[in-house]
Amino acid sequence: MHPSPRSEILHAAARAVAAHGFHGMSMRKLAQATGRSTASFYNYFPSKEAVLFAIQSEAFDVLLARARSLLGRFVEPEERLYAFVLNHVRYFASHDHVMRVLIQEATALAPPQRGLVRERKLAYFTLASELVSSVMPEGTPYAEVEKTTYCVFGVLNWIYGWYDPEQHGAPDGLARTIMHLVSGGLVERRTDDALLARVEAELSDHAAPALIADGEQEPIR
Amino acid sequence: MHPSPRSEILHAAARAVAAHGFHGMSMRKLAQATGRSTASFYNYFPSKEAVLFAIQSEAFDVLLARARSLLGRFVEPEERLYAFVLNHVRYFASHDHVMRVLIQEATALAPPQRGLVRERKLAYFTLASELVSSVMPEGTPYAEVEKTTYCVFGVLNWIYGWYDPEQHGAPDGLARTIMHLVSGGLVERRTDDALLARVEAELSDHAAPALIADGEQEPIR
Amino acid sequence: MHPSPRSEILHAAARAVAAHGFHGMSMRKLAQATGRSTASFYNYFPSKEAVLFAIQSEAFDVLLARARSLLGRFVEPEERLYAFVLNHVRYFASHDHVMRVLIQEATALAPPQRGLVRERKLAYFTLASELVSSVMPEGTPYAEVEKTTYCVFGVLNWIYGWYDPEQHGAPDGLARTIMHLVSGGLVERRTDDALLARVEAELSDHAAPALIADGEQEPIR
Amino acid sequence: MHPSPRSEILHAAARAVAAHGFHGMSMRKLAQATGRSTASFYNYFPSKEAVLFAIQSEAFDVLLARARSLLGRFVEPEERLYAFVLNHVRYFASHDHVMRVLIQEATALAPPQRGLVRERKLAYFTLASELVSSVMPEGTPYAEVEKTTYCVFGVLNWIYGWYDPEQHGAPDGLARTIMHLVSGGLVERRTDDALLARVEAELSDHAAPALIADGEQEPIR
DNA sequence: GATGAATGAGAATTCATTCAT
DNA sequence: GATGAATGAATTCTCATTCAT
Repeated sequence: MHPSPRSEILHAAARAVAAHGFHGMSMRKLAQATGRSTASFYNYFPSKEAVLFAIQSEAFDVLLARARSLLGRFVEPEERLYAFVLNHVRYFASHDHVMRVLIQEATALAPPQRGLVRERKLAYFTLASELVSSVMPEGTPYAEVEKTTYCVFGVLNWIYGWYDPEQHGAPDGLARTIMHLVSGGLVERRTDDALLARVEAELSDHAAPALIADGEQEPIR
Repeated sequence: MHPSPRSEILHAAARAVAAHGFHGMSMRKLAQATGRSTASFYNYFPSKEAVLFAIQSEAFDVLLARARSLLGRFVEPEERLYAFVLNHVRYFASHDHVMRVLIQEATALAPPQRGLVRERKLAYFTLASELVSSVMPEGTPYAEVEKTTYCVFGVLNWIYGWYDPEQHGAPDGLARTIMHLVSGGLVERRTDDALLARVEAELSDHAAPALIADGEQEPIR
Repeated sequence: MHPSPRSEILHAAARAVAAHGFHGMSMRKLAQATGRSTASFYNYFPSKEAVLFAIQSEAFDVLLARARSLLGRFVEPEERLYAFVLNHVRYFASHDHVMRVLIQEATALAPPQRGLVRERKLAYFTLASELVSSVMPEGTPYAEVEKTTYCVFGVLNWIYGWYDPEQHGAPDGLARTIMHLVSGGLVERRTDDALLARVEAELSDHAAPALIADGEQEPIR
Repeated sequence: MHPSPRSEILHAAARAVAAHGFHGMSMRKLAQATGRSTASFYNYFPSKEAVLFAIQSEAFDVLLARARSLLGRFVEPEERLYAFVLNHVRYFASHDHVMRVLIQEATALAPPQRGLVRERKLAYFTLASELVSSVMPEGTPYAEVEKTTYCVFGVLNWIYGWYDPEQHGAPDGLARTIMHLVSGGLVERRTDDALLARVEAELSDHAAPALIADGEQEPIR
């Protein structure tokens, strides 16, 4: 009952791409990692890009299918939102290298296939934005819902950048922290716009900084 | 009053790395982009890694220095937190490719230099966590503050993944959306833990999904 | 019945290294010389250093194995010494470029592999020093034997610097000149020519050895 | 009382060539080793080849001039031969990297300059062959004298391959070992030690010669 | 005399891919 | 299906040399 070679390759590829990036992963190393000859590889995937495409599209398929199936069990908005968060967190907690590939290599695919991944991503985003909308104050304009959804995805996507179960506890605990922040914020009270305006005004003189310090640098050699 | 060649190179490199990743950027293309021969390049930076290091370390230096100088103007916790957010958003709104490099290529550097970048990153994180802590309910355990700070950075770091001023309005508006989410959450009321537990229990049968769908796939060719 | 590609490469490499030194030989030129593309090369040897190592270690292996097998046929010290000289001269007379590589590029290898070559060299030297010792006056201190052995190797190793069969006669004549110098010096009695002829006759069946052992080699990668 | 920059460069170059071969020495590293900029280098030598030529031709000039001056002091053949050996050994004992360059890079120069070095080498060889001839049995054919002289040079040239004063004693001791081998061989009477001591005493005033003639040189360009 | 900067050529090596077996 | 061998193109980086200052 081995996993299929195809699946085995996909897993190894995800790990390699996560570790070194799409360009940093080579077919050779991939072949070595799976104990196959480089040439054998092309019996399963016609090109390096095809491997990446398979990872990304199939991962989104799984993610979306699971989310949909889970949401069928809940009616109340906050429950549904949490179910979505929990699904996302659990998936990525156990497959963080896939997460990396999904996020970091979003632009590595060329147009024809890139579009197909984007479609899946959009479906997933749309689902999330509906859930976000349903818990926000009635009448919130869509533009605000959209931006807020992106922010929520920021929280969810950044997990791979820091989360370590040994250090930060089980995935469900992480999901709760996230849900707490997303639902009630840090203070359970939205910061007053007047305060925000005050700060902005105070900083109005602060021009956008130089991209990079452009002063004297010690010469090389 | 030209920018120094060194600075010009750094900017072009940041753009290239952002677009294709560190491994996807080649010294050749970089040289072409700055109108120099490949060999000339090595008069300014001794290696490709040195270019990446310069971008990352100098960007963090600028970011941290600015944040510190801004915070000197405010006393109230929420004001200070917003000043931090605003500084971050403004910097990256105008230099989104630098942001990408900072985030996506965090692991591309080898140990000696990687540590130096990590130090700077830690200083920046520590500053943020103090601000987060100061607006959270008194007595929140540090572990929770830490995780929450990471979540906040998720929101801040993901900006480059979606933010487009033309579509989503000026940076200051984005900063407000973020600050609203972070301070008051979506509903200005933390979701009840009982509800969370209910959902978790309901999903307890849902094993971690296969990394990638492992079914039959149409054969290639 | 072609020679193996591996062996063909090794021969061409020895010629190139002899002509231009290790640093002066380029993989490009080597590839051209063997009618292969540069990249194809790396199917046989993983690096330039590996090529040099193969030449040096395999040449010493052949040389040492032959010397040992020859010495088994003689008992008298002077005969044994001459057999050693003759073996050395014949080998290098027919493969002078290998000799050059052995001598001129002794320091081109990096520590791990360099040590392995040094071990072989030491075994060969030790064998020679025993023979030298056995013909020197009884009681000669080892320090003197050692230095004298080095001097004998000086004579033997320098052959490639000047010897041209067309101009200086057959290898066996060269071996005699060397043996005369070594045994009796410039001004004294030399080894009896009858003895020399005896040894030569005994070795007449020993064809010039393969430049480099051309047997089975462990495959790379 | 600094050495001239020219001479300093020549010394550093000899060391570098000895260590890494002519192709392995780069003008850059040479410049670094002498604390100059690469460009400054070309104020002293018009090309890399010119550096090598200067080392080789000047070294031979010094060697030959010294040998000639020494030989003027002796009449007896064996004394004269030993004086030649002693001069050679002393020179190279103190300047082993020059010796390496002379021997290992004999073919690195292109035809026009290579011939000039060869001329000097021939003069040196001819001198030696006369000395060798004068101690060999009357009537030895020139072909045999020539081959024997090459063998003697083998002994002399190989010194750099093994001689270490710490381990093998002072240069004069080495010269004796060589002279013993050359005169009486391994098994026969050697040159009387009293004779050797006489020559050494006679040359005691002859300090180790400058590595390379450090006089006025015609300016380049 | 000195030097920072420039550069075409070439170094070793790796790449994704193909193909005969 | 598997694979050893082949390869053109690209990789990072170094080379000797030049030249304006």
